[in-house]
Amino acid sequence: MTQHPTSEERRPANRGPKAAAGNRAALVTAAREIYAVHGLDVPLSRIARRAGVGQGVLYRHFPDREAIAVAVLEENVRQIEQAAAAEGATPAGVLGVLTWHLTQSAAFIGLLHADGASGRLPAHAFARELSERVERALRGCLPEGHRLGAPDDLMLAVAMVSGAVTGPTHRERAHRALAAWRLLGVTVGPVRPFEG
Amino acid sequence: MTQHPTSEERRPANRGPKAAAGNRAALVTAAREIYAVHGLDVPLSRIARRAGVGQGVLYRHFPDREAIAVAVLEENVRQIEQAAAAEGATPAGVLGVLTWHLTQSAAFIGLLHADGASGRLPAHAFARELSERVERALRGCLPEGHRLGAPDDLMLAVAMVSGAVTGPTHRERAHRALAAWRLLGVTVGPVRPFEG
Amino acid sequence: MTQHPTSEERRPANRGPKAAAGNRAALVTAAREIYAVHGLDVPLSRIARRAGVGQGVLYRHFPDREAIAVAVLEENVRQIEQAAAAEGATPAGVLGVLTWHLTQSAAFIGLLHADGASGRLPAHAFARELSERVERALRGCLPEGHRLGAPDDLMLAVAMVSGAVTGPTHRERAHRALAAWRLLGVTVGPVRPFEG
Amino acid sequence: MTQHPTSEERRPANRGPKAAAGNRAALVTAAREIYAVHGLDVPLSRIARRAGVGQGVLYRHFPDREAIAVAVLEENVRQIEQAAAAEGATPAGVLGVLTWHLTQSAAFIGLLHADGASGRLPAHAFARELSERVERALRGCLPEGHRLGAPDDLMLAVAMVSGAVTGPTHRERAHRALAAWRLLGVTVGPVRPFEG
DNA sequence: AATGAATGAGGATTCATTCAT
DNA sequence: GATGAATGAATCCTCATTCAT
Repeated sequence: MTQHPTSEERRPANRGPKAAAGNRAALVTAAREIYAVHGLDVPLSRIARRAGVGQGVLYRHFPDREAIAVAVLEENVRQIEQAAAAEGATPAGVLGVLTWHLTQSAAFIGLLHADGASGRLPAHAFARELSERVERALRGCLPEGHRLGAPDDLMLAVAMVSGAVTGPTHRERAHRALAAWRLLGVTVGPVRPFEG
Repeated sequence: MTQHPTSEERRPANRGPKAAAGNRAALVTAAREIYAVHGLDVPLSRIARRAGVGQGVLYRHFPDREAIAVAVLEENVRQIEQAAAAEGATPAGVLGVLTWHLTQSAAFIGLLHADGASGRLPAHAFARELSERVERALRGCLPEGHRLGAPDDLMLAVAMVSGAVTGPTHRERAHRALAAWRLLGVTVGPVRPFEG
Repeated sequence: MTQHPTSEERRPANRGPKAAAGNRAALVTAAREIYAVHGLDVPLSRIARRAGVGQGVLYRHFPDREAIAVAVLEENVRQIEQAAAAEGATPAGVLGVLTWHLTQSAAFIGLLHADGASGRLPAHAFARELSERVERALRGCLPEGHRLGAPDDLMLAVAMVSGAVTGPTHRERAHRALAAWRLLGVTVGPVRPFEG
Repeated sequence: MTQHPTSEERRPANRGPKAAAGNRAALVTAAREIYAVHGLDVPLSRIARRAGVGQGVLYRHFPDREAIAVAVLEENVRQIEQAAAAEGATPAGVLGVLTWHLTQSAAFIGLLHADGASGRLPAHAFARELSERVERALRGCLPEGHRLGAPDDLMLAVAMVSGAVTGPTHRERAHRALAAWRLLGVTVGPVRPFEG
C-alpha cells in the first residue's frame, strides 16, 4: 500500500557508510554556499542536490531545517570565538573577523541582524544561543572603557552593522560594513577570516 | 491603521462593482495588517480573505506579489514625505515618524534594512525607488552640518537602525530603535505617526 | 523562491465553479469505491485521480483525511437511519440494510468493527459519533424484549458481525454475515440497500 | 512477553556473529511488543531499533514484512496448540487462552478477525495457514455436540469475537471479549496465557 | 467587475530496501 | 554475520495563478 521501490530500476551506487562523514561535510558546505546567496529560506532539496546526496541523507544527518542551519552558523561562530581567544586578539581584529562573516553569508547576517526568524525558519533557541556565544567572545576581548562597553551596546551595534550589510559584491558589502562601523565610531579591521 | 473591521474570517456577499475602490483599499489595509505581523512572506490568499474579497480581485488590482507590497509601503513612505514637508519639520521629528513606521511594520523594516529581498519577494526596483523617496524626504529637512549630512551616511544610518529593530512588542522595538539612534549620536523623537 | 507554475505549459481546462458540486460528488463516489476495496488507508491522491480532479480540489472540499471518510460513511449511516425511520420498519429489515452496507464497504466495516482507527486514520470523534447514530437508529426500532435489547448487546453484536464479514465476493460476505447473525440467534433480512 | 530490556532507544555495540539466534529472538520480541500497541502497520526500522539491531539484521532473518509478522503470530498460535494438546484441555480453557491472545495483540486480532489484511500488509497465504492451525487445535478438543460443533461455526465465532475486541485497556478488551462469547452462548474462561 | 473553484507544481518528510564495510 | 548509511520513490499538503460564471 505504501512504498514502490520501482523494483526493476537500478540505483546509482551506494557509496557505503564510509561516505557518511564526507556526506555530512558536503551537506554543510552546500548549505553554506546556498545560504550565502539565498539566505536560510531555501528548499532543503536544493541543498541535498548540491551536496550530491539523496534527500534522506540530509534528514539522517540533520533532523530538521534548524539543525543544518545551526551546523553552518556554528562554524562561523566558532571562528569568531577562536579569533577572540587567540594571542593578542584586539577588538578591531575580532570585529574584523565578525564583519568578514557578515559580508560572506546572508544567513549569518540573519542570525545577528535580529532573532534569526526568517521565512520558513521560525526564531528558535539556537539563534539566541549562537548569538550569545558571539557576544561572549566579543566581550571577552573588549578593554575597559571601550566605545561599546555598555552592556546593551555591543550586540546592538552588531545588529546595526548587520542591517547595513547589503550589496551584490563582497567588496561592496565590506565597504558598507566598514562605513557603518565608522559611523558608530568603532575601529574595525582588517576584514578577513580567522586563520589560526 | 485599521479602517475595516477585518476580523480575519469575514466573508460578505458580493458587494457589486461599485466596491472596486473600496476593495482596493481593503486589500491594502489587510495586507498592511498581515505584513506587520508576519512579514512579507504570507500567502496571498490570506490577504484576500482578510480583505473580504475573492482572490481574483487581488489579482485585478495588483498583478503580482510585488504590487501589493509596494502599495502598502508606499503609504508609509508618503507619511514620511508629508512629515518632512510639514511646517516646522525637524530632523528629529521626521526621523521619529520614520522610526514609528519601522516599529510598526516588519515589511517596512525589510524595505529599508537592505534591498527589500525577503522570502518569496525578490529584491526589485520598487524597493530602490521607495527607498530613494525616503532619502529625498529626509535629506530635505536636514540642516547644514547635521550628523548625517555626508552623502552616504543618511541611508546607511537608517539601514543600521532598521537592523536593530527587533522584538515582540512595539514598545520593545521602539526602545531598541531609540537606543540605536543614540548610539549613532542622532537625536530622534517623538516616535509617532504623522498626523496632518 | 517558492512556486513555479511552469509558465509555458497549458493547463487542462478549468471547468469553472459550476463543477464544484459535481466534483464534490465525484470525490465522494471515488472515495467510496476505493474505500470499499482497499479500506480507509489509501493515498488521497488516488481518490483525487479517480475522481478526475486535482489534489487541490480534494483539499478544498475536505480539509483532511477524516473529512472525506466522514462524508462517505455518513451516507451509509443515513441510509440506515432512513430505513429505521420508514413505515413498518422491522429489526430484521433495518439490520438487513446495515448488513448490506457491511458487505459493501470495507470502510464501513472498520467503522463498526471497532473504533474506526485504521492505518493513517487515527481513531477520532467522528467514528464514535457515526457509530452512535447507527445505534440510535437501530435501537429505535427494536421491540420490547428483543434478543439484543440489553443495553450493551446491540452494538456488541454489530461489531461481532462486522468482524465476521470477509471474503472476496459480495455473495460470500453476505453469506458469512447472515451466518453470524444466525449464530447470534437474530433474524435478519433481506440484505439490501434501503430504497425510499 | 519480555525477555530483553528493550527500552526503545538502546543501541548496544556490535555483539558479534554469535548473537544471530539471540538477534532473531530479540526481533520477534520487539515486533510483538510494538505490534501489540500499534498494530502491524509500523515502520520496520522501529522494530529493528527496539530490538537493538541494525536494519540489515531484520532483513537477514525476515526477508519481508510478512515474515516477521508470521514469526510473531506463530508463537501465539503455538501457545494455543499447546493449550489444546495439554492434559485435560477443555473448550472453555483453550478458548480462554485464545481470548487472552486476542486481548493482548492487535496483530493477532487482525489475523483472526478476517483475512489478515491490514495496512501495508496485504492478505497472504500465511494468514490462512495460521488460521487453520488455530482451527485444528480448537476443533480437536471440542466435544461431540458443542455449541460450535457445526463445521463453519467455530471459526466464524472466533472471527466474531475478534471483531468485538476493542478498547484501550486489556481489562476492557477482555470484558468485551467475554461479553461476546456470552452472547454466542459459549462458556469461556479463564482468560490467561497458557503455561505448561 | 467580482467570485471563488480548479489546477498542478513544489517542497517536506518518511521509509522500504540495498549494500559497502 | 552485523552494522547502519545511502537511496529515492511516494505521499502529504500548500499556494500561486487562471478562468468560467
